Amino acid sequence: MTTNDPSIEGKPVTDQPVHIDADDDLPEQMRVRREKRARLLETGREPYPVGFPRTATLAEIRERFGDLPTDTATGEKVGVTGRVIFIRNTGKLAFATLRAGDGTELQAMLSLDRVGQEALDDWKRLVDLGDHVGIEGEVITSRRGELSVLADRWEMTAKSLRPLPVAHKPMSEESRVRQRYVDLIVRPQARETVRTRATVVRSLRESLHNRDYLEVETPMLQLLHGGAAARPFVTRSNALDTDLYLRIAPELFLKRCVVGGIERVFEINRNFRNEGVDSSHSPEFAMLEAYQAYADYNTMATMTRELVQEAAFRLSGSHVVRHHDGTEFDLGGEWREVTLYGSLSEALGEEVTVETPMPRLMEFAAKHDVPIDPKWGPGKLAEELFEALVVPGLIAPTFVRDYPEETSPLTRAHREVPGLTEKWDLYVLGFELATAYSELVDPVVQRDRLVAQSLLAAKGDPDAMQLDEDFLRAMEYGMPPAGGMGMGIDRLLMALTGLGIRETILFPIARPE
RNA sequence: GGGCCGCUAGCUCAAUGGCAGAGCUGCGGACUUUUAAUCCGUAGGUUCAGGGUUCGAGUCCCUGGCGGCCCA
Repeated sequence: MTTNDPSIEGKPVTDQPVHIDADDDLPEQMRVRREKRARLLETGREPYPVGFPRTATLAEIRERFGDLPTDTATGEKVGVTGRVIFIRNTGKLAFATLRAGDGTELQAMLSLDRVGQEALDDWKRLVDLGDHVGIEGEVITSRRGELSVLADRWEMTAKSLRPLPVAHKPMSEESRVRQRYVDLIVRPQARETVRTRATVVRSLRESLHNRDYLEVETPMLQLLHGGAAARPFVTRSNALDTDLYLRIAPELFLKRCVVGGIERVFEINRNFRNEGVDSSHSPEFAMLEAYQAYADYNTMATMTRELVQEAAFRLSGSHVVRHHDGTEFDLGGEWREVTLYGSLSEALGEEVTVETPMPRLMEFAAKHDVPIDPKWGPGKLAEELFEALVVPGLIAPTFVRDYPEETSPLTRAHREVPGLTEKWDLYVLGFELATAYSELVDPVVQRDRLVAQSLLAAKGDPDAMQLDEDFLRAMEYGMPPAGGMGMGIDRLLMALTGLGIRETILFPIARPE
């Protein structure tokens, strides 16, 4: 709490949030619910009590009494809680469906002869859809066989002041994203996605721990902009009197860890990129990065496949996952491997290599209506052609290997083909899921590459990295040969569920209302 | 960045340029076995904002806001 902030006290009264008696302006349904809250208080009851003597969860009751025959009384007294999601009142008998946070539903029944006239009338008068209630009573089944708690007593445990959306019509996508809490209340799929994500992240951590990796947390606020090619967010430190960058990647710090002897290291955390927002891009996104000494990009490919397959197995018990639309997606077995230039040559119907000169590549670009930027070199243009012509067809998991040196300044040169690097991108469902390198560890070559990057930055390329002298100093102490891999967590969820990125992120960024 | 579509009651959606409506929700009533309960009655609106055309604009035009889809 910050209510002691002295700066508030000196302000004129007009700047204070004015407490208006707004009830007259509220929509009828919200006014009515506030009146019901007030009526509870007036009659000495708490609309928001400190708790309720719950003796069993709804799931436990379903578990224990799931096979109870129709129209049976057990004599078993329980206390249960839940949110009211359906109400069916008759004259002297009321039914309500309660739902718990895990999605389990159970019926509550209130009969005149058990609770008395006053409690039954209050129930009908004061309880709305969406309220949290507690019920004490006997576990029974109704004449229609529905497992129920027949109340001796009921209590409001949290009055809902806003009406729930209609349960039988889907909310608009915008409402779902802007009011995820409501989405979670009414849509089982929304709750399921949260659980799926937690399962996947836990699976990744356990898979890495099982391989003797250590998890670390490296700076999110960075003095220099580096580790990838992307536009950063800039913020300000008052204490240091300097600009700071929200990190675009943890790479340069995880490599410092490897220099320091943490030979298997990973981080799962957020990166921030000041770029476009669409169905597969979010300005903040969760990422796994992992580095392993004495590994290379082949090692990392095998491990990446295993991490994804183990996550799939945790979700579905096999390497075949079921997408939200019901289609099955097979992530099992070995995955296809192609090379960047090989797959591009196939798409163009003509051989191109890292040697293919710029004018020839520009002809291909013109022929296939791929727009070009005069600042690009032949490597960048080849990658753009690849993204336009090959990527959309990469549905089954595919490793695309051996990228041009020009676009991969932190990657080791290919051990056989000059001009290429030992880098792969993993594509699935037409988007990039992960990337890995045989890391560049020669500090002299690294310095040359980073100086070239910083010259680009100085010339105004907002994506280009700044020269990180401290990183180079670390590299000069000697980093062992290593493989490094990065995987988008949100995109892994997309691959496993078939959902859009705004569904896999619990609270995606939205413009102000 | 370009194009297209949308924004109307708490929610989901209707409404040839001519009285702003439906279903669910809400409110009042009936009902002791309901399952999106049913039946009777009833309330609920700054039609995203601003401007324009018109006797008359939710509807047509312009500007802006927000969202979605497609393209680059």
